[in-house]
This record gives sequence, structure tokens and C-alpha cells, in this order.
Amino acid sequence: MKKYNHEKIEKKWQKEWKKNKLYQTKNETDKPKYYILDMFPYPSGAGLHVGHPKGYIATDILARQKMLQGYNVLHPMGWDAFGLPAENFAIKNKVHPREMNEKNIATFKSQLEKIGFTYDWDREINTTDPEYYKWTQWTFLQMFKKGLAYESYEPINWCPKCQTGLANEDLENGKCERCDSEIEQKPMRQWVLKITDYAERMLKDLDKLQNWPESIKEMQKNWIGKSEGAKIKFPIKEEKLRTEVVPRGGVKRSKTTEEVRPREVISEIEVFTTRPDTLFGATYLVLAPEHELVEKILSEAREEVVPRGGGIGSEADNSDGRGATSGSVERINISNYKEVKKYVEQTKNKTEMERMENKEKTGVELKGVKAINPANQEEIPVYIADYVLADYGTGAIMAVPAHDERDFEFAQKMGIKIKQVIAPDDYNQETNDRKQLNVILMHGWGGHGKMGWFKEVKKFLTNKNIDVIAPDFPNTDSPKYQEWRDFFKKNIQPKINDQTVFIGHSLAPSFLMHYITEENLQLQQAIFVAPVLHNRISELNNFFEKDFNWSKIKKLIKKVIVLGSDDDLYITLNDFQELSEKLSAKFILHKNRGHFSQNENSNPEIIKLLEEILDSQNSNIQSKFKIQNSKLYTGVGILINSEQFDGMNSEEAKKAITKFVGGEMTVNYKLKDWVFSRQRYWGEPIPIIHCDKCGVVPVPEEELPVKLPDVENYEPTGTGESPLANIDEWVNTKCPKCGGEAKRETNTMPQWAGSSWYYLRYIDPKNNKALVDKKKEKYWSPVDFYIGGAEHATRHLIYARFWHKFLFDIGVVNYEEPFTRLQNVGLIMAEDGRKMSKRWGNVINPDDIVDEFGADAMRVYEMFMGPFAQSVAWNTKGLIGARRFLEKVWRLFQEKELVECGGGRCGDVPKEIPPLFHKTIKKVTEDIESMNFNTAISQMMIFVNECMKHDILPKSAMERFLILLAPFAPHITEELWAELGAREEVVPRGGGIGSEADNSDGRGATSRNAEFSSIFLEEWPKYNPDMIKDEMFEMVVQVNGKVRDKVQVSADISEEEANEKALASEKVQKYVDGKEIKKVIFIKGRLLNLVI
RNA sequence: GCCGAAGUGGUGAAAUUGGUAAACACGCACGACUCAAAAUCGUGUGCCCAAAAGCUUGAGGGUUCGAGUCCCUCCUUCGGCACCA
Repeated sequence: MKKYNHEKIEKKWQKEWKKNKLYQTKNETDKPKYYILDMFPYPSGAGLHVGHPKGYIATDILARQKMLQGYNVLHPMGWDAFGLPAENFAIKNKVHPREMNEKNIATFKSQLEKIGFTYDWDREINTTDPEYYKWTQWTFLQMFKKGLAYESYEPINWCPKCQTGLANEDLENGKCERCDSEIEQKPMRQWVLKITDYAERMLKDLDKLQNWPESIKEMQKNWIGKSEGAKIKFPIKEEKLRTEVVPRGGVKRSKTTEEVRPREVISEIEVFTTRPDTLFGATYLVLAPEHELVEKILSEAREEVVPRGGGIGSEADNSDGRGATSGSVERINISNYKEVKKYVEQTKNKTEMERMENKEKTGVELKGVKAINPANQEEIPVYIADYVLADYGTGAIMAVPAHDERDFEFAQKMGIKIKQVIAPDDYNQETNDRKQLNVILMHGWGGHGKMGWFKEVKKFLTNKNIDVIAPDFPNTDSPKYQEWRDFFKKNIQPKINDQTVFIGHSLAPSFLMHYITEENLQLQQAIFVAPVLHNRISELNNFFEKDFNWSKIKKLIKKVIVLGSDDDLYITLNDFQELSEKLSAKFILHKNRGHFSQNENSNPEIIKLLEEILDSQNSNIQSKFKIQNSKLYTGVGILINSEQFDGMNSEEAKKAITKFVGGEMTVNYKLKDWVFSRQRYWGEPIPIIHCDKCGVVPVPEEELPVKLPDVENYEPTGTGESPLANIDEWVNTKCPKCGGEAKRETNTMPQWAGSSWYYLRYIDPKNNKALVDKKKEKYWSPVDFYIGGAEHATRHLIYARFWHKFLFDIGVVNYEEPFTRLQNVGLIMAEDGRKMSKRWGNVINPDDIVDEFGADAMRVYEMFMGPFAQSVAWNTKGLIGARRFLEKVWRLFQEKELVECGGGRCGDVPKEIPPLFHKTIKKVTEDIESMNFNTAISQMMIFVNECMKHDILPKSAMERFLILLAPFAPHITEELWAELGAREEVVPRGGGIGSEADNSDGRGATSRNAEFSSIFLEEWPKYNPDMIKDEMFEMVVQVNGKVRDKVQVSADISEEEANEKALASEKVQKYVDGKEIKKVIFIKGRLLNLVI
């Protein structure tokens, strides 16, 4: 008997497959296509760890299954090789990044090849290959021509360590994602792509992506962040500022003055708001510290420091131009200008981290400037605060403190007026229908001495005619409680009013919560009464921490009243204090122990106490209205305090008020334009030439690619320019337009550029005429299945969708969306539960696993670990299970006798095997389709375990079982297949037990090299539905829903028969005995439930 | 804080979508083979218990003949976003 030698087998077949070009993908074919894509890796120096191949194994399984099902499969691999690590390594070690890349790629490739993937390496691509990035540059030029690429001087995120600008997408918690340094804001000339032009389409088309995980779509939605609202202009009321608009004193303005006057006077502030309906409640404006008006005011005000040119002469228009602003005119009088300046500078210096840490609102008023609320002409103050972002909306907001959390917080801090203009929609319901419920919860109900206290409560409530709800009376028959039960029964009111009191045992909250939801009540405040006579303080503590985990009620308990006496043996005043701090509740220590006497006479002190309690509840109801009238409400509703718009609902009012003040309804996106340049060496040069005469000139297409020159130094220049800027012979060039001296753009593209379209290049990797041949693109696109990490949910997948849509618009591709189906792969964590990383020293190299256990075992294990999309910790012990399974399969084919049914030995075949096999075909086929690889494997294990029990097995089933297993464990199955001998002649396809249904359509099997036989040229088995129907089944017999017995019955048993069988069971009789059967529930093929 | 996903044995996890909870695997225990060990095979393995009965899917409640699955109120963990007006 041969031993399973994974090493030998795997090497052998990897060689054979390569030699026979088994995985080479042909373009011209009449087969249906299937394009399966992995997110291509960045070839880092660390090599692959066992987590990387998880996704690749899955795509490989799919690819192999699709091959077997007769598809023409494209399953390529390539390298996303531009990027910072290679460059940083180059700086350190003075090696060209390309060299390091090549080395890393070789490592990656050998690691991948050991695992036995179906990649067609003839289609390998590399983003750093000039023949590849030629087309990245080409696409950039097309965008430039369409006006989608522009230069901008906006401040960018600057990483001082990497000496480069970063997109927002490259930040992690305000730090550089690569090196973890604090990010500064630095203005710099950048190339920016107008991705925002595509925001709406990218959002809308998410709906088309039926086979994308909802979570990813949701994340993209949030990332795009569409919000609809209005732009509204607030006039500025500032005498001196306004006079700028109208020339003073009617002085005739010479042409010169007008020309040289560099200032554009800002006479109004435009804000963006999603809630124009709250305009009447806007009691101040806020500008972002970076707002242009702020900048302007600061520079204006600076002039004030310079002694004024003063007097009448100042109006002279003999100015030399610059003079117009040179302190001759008294302009803006910001009385707290120093303060403002200081604040603006402070915020500028704040790092992102600091801004994040300090959530408290800060800001400063712009004294001397007022704005006019265009709705009611009210004069309102203007503030500068960093809670307003410069690059969202207009960088300025109208603040409505009554209806916005942030504005509310700020207004409270600054003491600004808060004006309510929206009443909640259910305002009326709140006051009329939806009742407030007052709650008194009593702890220690039913204790001996406490009855006196409860009697007082009863008396008090009766006298005051207060309705009571107390449904949770202790469930005991003790006569002691009879009086209470009667009382509550009598007083329970179906309708509740503001006076109603819920009085219950302190353990009642479960009921209470239910009651509140059922009756649509609102719980305002609860009072907790805890007589402590016999309750040790620890008991009370316990109660709050363990039993009483109803956090909502807990939060509402504002007052805890503990009735106790100072002569109590069990607790001290210190205990009270401690407990009160813990619960942040107020205690009333009641001194008179007499409350708890059995005494029937009223105790005036108790009455007083109760009145206090109820009064405080009533005052709460009062304050409830106050809360609604003057405090925060952020929902929509009915307008109040809004003059002619009063009574209108928010939705209507949004439009009406916007129209009324001459505003404009607009849409805003969080998505920002894509900062597309990096001041680094190792990226695609941006194909642009700067000419003094002609300005920005694109490199002519025929000159592409603009190749990356070799440099001696990879260090950033420190000025923020790319190292390319130092290579004069590269930078200096001729202007393609005028032929004059010109300079090349020295910025390079970000890593995202090459990865935004690589999937298209696999289709036609060698084409030097076009990015991709149109016909081939039409055949292969879109990608049918894309598998990769969820970490790319927003960046890569947004960029690629954008890029693709652009290519669609210019006619390069045929479909609007690049990826039809997307699936996330869950991470594999290290055995210690952390991420695998050199830093932790917990990395497991797949090479070691392949050497020791075999590629097949690793493949099976990684797919068996758990649900594919979930992250799991690696466990080498678990791997042993996969290995044992393969060994069992091996032994099966070595030890068992395989018989052909045609040989007249059908009878020798165990009858369990054929139906189980067909079930296995079904399960494996379906589970691969739905990415449930773990259960597919488990089913195959069940099948193998069953086979192990028998000595004689049906040959055709066993052969086809190998095909099922082949995508998971290609090497061992290929070997066993070969051992069984050439197939076609021996077993007529579709033959064998119960396989009448598999009529071969002959696809695929014969299309290759005739001498080369491979299991992967066979056909995926089909199951026969008749074979999986059970004739008998185990019927579950339940009594009142509980399983009492199981009986073997035939599959098509009738209800009557089933009933008979069930009642025949002794076990069932035991439960049914003598009792009336009220109802019988019969579920065909499953169970029978007797209800008694 | 907001959005999303998820909580099931000692562990990784299954559960036909409302119908036998814990398949499959790891681990563990016992047994067989062996001088012995490893490997392999067999048996057992949710909790409580001698057994019968009972209990059990983060907590509590609800709907239902029947709930891991649906509804309500919470808790916890992990991802994403985070002053987005």
C-alpha cells in the first residue's frame, strides 16, 4: 500500500499542469465566460503569511469548479507594486525599488505556486511596468482633457515624516497610515481628480449591485455622504465693511482705483443647511476658522495696527494701487481682534489628534460684525469656531441651538439665545394620547415590618383618588397579601392619566417595560423606595448591580429614598453615602422607625413624604413641557415661532422658507475630490508639462509612457517636492505646444491609481494599442466574482468604480460597474488572537505548512476553519483534522474494493452509499456557490466516514467524489484520479448507480491536448433528485412542543397513521395518559405535536 | 455619539430559514494494537444526576402548538464613521 506523500504528489502535478498549460485561458471560445478576481497583493518584503492565501484559495476553488462545469474561466494574478514601503526601503539601503520589487515578487510567486493555484501566469501584470502604467497615465490624460483633473493649492494633509501629502483616505485617526506620524496641514500645489462629479452616479448605482454585501454598500453610502439642503445667504451688517461696496462720499472713482482695489468685499455669508425649516430659530452664525471671510478680516484688521494714514487725505485716489488697502481707510473694527487672531492661529496649530481629544466646543465671537437673519431681519452675532469644518458645505453654518445638538452645546456655553421653532410632530399625541407614567418601585416588598408603610401608601392613594397600576404583585397565595391584591384589582385602570402611579415590587421592571411598550407610554421618572430596616446595605448594592439590570429605568431613577433609622443595626450613615455616590442618587434618611409599625393609624410623616414624592412627580410633568419648549429637539415637526410659516410641517417648510429668503436647494456630499499627487519617487509620473508660455500642457499620447527615470537619491527633497525634481535632465523638456523650454510635472500618482483598473488589463495584458481590446473586454467584463478584504470597502472600491465609470463614459468599457459580485474574506489571526505581524513575531509562513502538511491540507483547513467572511484565529492543531481527512480519502482508494455496477456487483454496494453520495453532490455544489466552504467540507467528511465503514464501494461514485473534492484538494485528487486510470473508456459518463440524470453534454472534457488527462478536464457531477428522497424518516413526536419520542415511519405517512403511531409509543402515552388531546399539529416529513 | 455585523459546549463551529439545538472538526477521557511511545482504530464527551426527570443558544419579556431563528427592551464584543450643519 502506497503512503500519502504530499510533497511528491504536489510537486509532480504542479509541474504537469504547467507543462500542459492546463490553466492557460483562451479568449476565443464559444463557452460561457467566468471572470474570478482576487485583490492583487502588494509584494511586501515580509512575504505571504497563511492569512493571505485564504481568499486566493476560495477563488481557486470557484475557478476549478467553474472549469469543471464547462466555463471558460479567467483567474489571473498580478502585483500592485508601486508604493511607499519599497521607496522607504530604497532610501535606507540605496537599492532601486524595482530591484526589491523583483525580489519580493519572486518570493510571492514561489509561495503562491506551492499552494497550487490555477493562475494563468501568461496574464501576470505589474503596475510598475511602463507598458502597464502607460495606460494609467493615458487615463489620467483623458480625465485631464475632460476637465476632471485639475491643480489646486488647497491645504493638504502633510505627513512630516513621509514628506508627502496624503488623501483623507490615507489617514488613520488623524495619523499617517504608513508611519503613524501626526499630520499637519500644508498648502501645496496638487493634482486633484473630480471624483465628486461621479458622486451621484456612484451612489445610485449601488442599488444595481445586488450581489454585494449590504455592509459594504452601506459604508460606501456613508462615505459619499449625500445630504440635501439649502444654501442661504445672510447679509452682513457692518458699517465699515459695507461702505466698501458703495464708494464713500460719492467720490468719483477713477478707473485705476477700481482696478487696483484687490478686495472683493464680502457683504454676505452663505451657509449650507439641511434644515432650512429651522431658519427662524437661527440665532447666530458660525464660520470655520479657515473661512475666507475670517482670513480677510484678519488681514484687514492687521492694517489697523499700522498708524492710520488718517483723515480726509485718506480718500485720495492718488494711490499707487497697493495703496488702496494700505491702512488709509478705517475698515473693520473688530474690537476683540487679538482674541480672534489668537483663536484662529491656535486652531491652525492644533493637530487632528488634539481636535479629536478635546471634544468641547470652543469659539470666539467676531465682535463688530453682525449678520441679518433673512427670515425675520433679526440681527444675530457671528462666531468663529472649529466645530465648523471649512471644507464641508460652505464652511459656514447658521446655528439653530434649539434643534441641533452641537449648536445647542455651543450656545449654552456662550450664553447665546435659544429659540424653539419646531414642535415635535407627535406634540399633540404627547400631551393627549401618550401618557406619562409615574413609577414608584419598592424594594423589600412583603417583609414583615413593612406592611405598615404600604398600608399608608394605599390609604394615601385612595384618599387622593389616584389611579394605580400594580400588576406585579408578589405571586404568592399567602393571605397576608390578600388585602393588597383586592386593592389593586379594584383600582387598576385601563386608561392612564398624568396622575396614574405605577406601584410595584422592585423586581417588577420586566413587567413594567413590557407594559410601557404595549400601552405606548412614556416613562418620565421613577422613584425607588427602599426601606432598609431589614435590608443590609450590601443587599441593596447587590440588587442594583445584579438583579436590577434595567438600565433604562436605572437611569430614570433620580431619587432613591431609603427609609431607615439611624439606630439601625445594619447600616451606618457612611454606607448611605457610599451607596448614594455609587448610584448617583439622592437618599432621604428617614429617622422615625415607627413607619414600619403595624399601626393602622395614619402617620403624618409618611403622608408628608408621599406628597413630596408625588409633588416631585408632578413638577416633573411640568418640567417636561419646559423641556420640549426650550430645549433640544432635533427631529422634524410642526413649525412654531416662524411667523407666516407657523403650523407648516418641516418638509414643506424646507422648500417654502428657502424660497422665501431667496435661497437655493442643493445637494452636498461628504465625498471630497481625490488628491491625486504624491511628492514621491516610486509612483507613476503624472504626464503633464509646465510651460511658462502655454501653461499646463498634457504630454502627447504618443509619447506615453512617461517613464520613471533612475535617480541617485530617493529622499524627498524636504521642500515637499518629489525626488524627481532634482533630476534636471528629466525635468527640463520642450513644450509640446510651442517647443519652448518647459518642465515636467514632478509629482507622481498615488498607489490607488494602478489598482483602479488592473482587472481590465488582465483581459488583454499585452495590448500596446489600447488599454484593453473592446471585443475582449465585452466578452470578459464585468468581473463575475471579486474577493478581497473588507478594508478596501471605501477606498479601493470607490476609486475603481469611479475610474471604471469614467472609462465607460469615454467608451473604453461596455459596462458601468466593474464588479458584479463582491465577497469579503475574513482575516486569519495569529494563534494568540492578534493580527499576524512581524512586530508580534506570530507570523506563520505558508511554505512551512505546505512542507509539513501539504498544500492540500492547508487549503482544506483554511476553508474549513469557519464561515469564509469571518475572521478566525489560526490553529495548527485544527489543521491536523484536515490532514487526517485527506489521509482517510487516500486510504479509501488504497484499501477498499471498488466495484463497477455494470459488472453485476451492484448488490455488493452498501445501500447507504448512493443516496448519501447524491446528497453530498448537492450540498457541495450549492455550498461552493454560496461560499459556505466549511459545510461543503463537512459533508464530504461525513461521506468519507461512512465509506470507511464498508469494504466494497461503488467505483463510479468514488470517482465522482474525487471530482467534488478536487477544487479543494487538487493534488491528491489528481493523483488518485490518475491511479484509477483513464476515464472516458472505462466508465461511461453519467453511468453508475442512480445517476440517470447526469446526461453529459460533453462540454469541456475533450477540448485539450489529447494525451494529457486531468481530473480538471472532467465534468462536475450532478445529483439525481430521486436519490436524495428518503423512504423512511424519523418522525419526532412532541407533547406540548417538547420532544418525547422518535419513531421510524415511511416518508409519505398520512396524518392519521402518524397519529396512531405516535400514540402507540409508551413514552408518549406516559405524558398524554388520560388527558384530552386538544389539537394535533402534523408537519409532513418532520414531526407530530400533540397539544394537551 | 451614529451606522453596520455578531453573541450557541472546553475550542473552531453547524442547524434545511419557525419544526429533534450542538452536525463536522479540534481537544479531552477511557479502551484496542504495542515491551513502550508515536501513529492509527473504537467508545464517550452541553449542564445537573447513580438513574429517571429536569435545565440549556448574552439577559429579561412577548408572539406561537412549537423560537437559536420573528417582535419588544436591554447588555456585551467586533468592524466602519466620527463635530458632515
